[in-house]
Amino acid sequence: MVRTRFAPSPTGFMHIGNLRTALYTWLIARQNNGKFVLRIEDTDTARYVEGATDVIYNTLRQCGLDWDEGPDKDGGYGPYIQSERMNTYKGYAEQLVNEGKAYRCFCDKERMDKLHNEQKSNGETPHYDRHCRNLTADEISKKLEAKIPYVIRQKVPESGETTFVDELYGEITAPNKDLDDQILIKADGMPTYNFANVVDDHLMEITHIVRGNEYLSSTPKYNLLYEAFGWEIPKYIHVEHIMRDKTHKLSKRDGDAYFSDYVKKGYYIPALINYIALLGWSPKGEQEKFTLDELITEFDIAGLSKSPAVFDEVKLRAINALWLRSMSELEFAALIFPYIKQAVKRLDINFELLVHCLQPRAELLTEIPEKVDFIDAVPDYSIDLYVSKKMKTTPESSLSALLTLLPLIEAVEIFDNEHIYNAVMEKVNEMGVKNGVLMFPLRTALSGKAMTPGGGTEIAAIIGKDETIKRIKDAIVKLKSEC
RNA sequence: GGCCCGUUGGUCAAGCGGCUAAGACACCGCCCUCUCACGGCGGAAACAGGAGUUCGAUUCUCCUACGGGUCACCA
Repeated sequence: MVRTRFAPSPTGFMHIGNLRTALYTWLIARQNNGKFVLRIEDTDTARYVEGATDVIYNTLRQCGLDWDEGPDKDGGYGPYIQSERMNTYKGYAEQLVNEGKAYRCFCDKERMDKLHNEQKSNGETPHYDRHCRNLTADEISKKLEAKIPYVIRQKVPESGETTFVDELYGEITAPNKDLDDQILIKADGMPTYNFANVVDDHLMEITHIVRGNEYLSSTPKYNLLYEAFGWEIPKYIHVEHIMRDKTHKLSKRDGDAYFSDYVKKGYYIPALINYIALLGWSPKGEQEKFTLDELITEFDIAGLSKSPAVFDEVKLRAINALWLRSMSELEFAALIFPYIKQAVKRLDINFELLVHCLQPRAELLTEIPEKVDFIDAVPDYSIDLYVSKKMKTTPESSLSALLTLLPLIEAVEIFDNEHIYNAVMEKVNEMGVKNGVLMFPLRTALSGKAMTPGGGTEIAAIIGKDETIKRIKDAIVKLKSEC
């Protein structure tokens, strides 16, 4: 049975990189009919943020990453909040002490600081000198009786090397002499993060560990711990970081590191997930647009990249646009309706046509309002807008075009795009001119904008006959007085 | 600094000893077109450098350079 876990710290934000880790972890569980476990690692009380756990829940839910076990869903491996498991760790450390695989260290902070400073000034990497590793039983019991505080450290072999296998990187070997006798239990009796992790993952029977690349160097120590306990070692999959550029990680400072940043910017969540999945992973075929369900079948850790990926918002926009374009018109309508309402209060317009025109032109949801803001009222505009070299129009020619158009439009009975278009084209053919000669001034008169979602006749159909006629008349007045 | 990992066009990336070195985004040009888009066609653009191994290296080995990670009683 495959069991994977996502173990975030409740910081109040969901980093894009963490979300991607969660996604990959979730995918591995789902494609193996396994369990996806959510464990909250809240032991850093200094960093505790009110409501931070809800951010984790909400983000995962919004993204469709459902968990089988978690703080709110007991699967028999609880508790799933690390701070509630604090009494389970020390016993395991004591077990290692009894077996001679770990030891109590009574060195205080002063001695450690002094030691580290000396090592640094000697040009050495700061490390523990194993001062307490070989205390006699007598010395130990004396110190215990004197109630001298202690930590429990793991006995790391002094020579040899430790090898572990990463599913992506293959075998990685580190010399044991570079590994410190790491602390398992702190002086306050609490476990260190690394120790708690190993114990929790074992107790929860986690089979695959997906985590950031920053853990690659500490994994040998993890392995040593598993070996000391005689526990089965899980499969490791270390994934590279997501970068802002070649040398910098996505950061909080630049406001581009969190899931919520992108939702705020108007990205559609399934598209965002799609893009994140592709950052550092490449599918076998040419397909690029993936739903979560498709990812479950397509995802393969063999396609993961070993080098960091730069987050490209331009590409994200493109994927987002691809999603918006390829959904059904009905779905798209429901999605953008709130954004249309932000700018459009009128109700007597052809929403269906508006949505139809908007769909191929939408990239970000938040850009919708500015695209439709002319519908309620024509903005102030300069008559220079009527100048187009390509359409061969000027304010003067536009004035006469609108004067031609007015009676023609007034005569259109069925006021939809097709009928308006045919009416205008009939005149265009009669005049023997480019259709832009009439179409361009119409569109400008109706919108007061250089770019609109749709052509002149479409906009006329959207805003309706009365409004169209009114706007043409207004434009005629404007052109007469300003030409 | 020690140790670990990485390095294919601007970006994401395919490639797993023999290819004119894919594809996508972005960029440029053309077509379509009632503006802008969508769509279609085409273009420019890459194996970090050097030694090996091999008949043959983007692919295997080593070195160099560059980049990242890690060396806490933090998680």
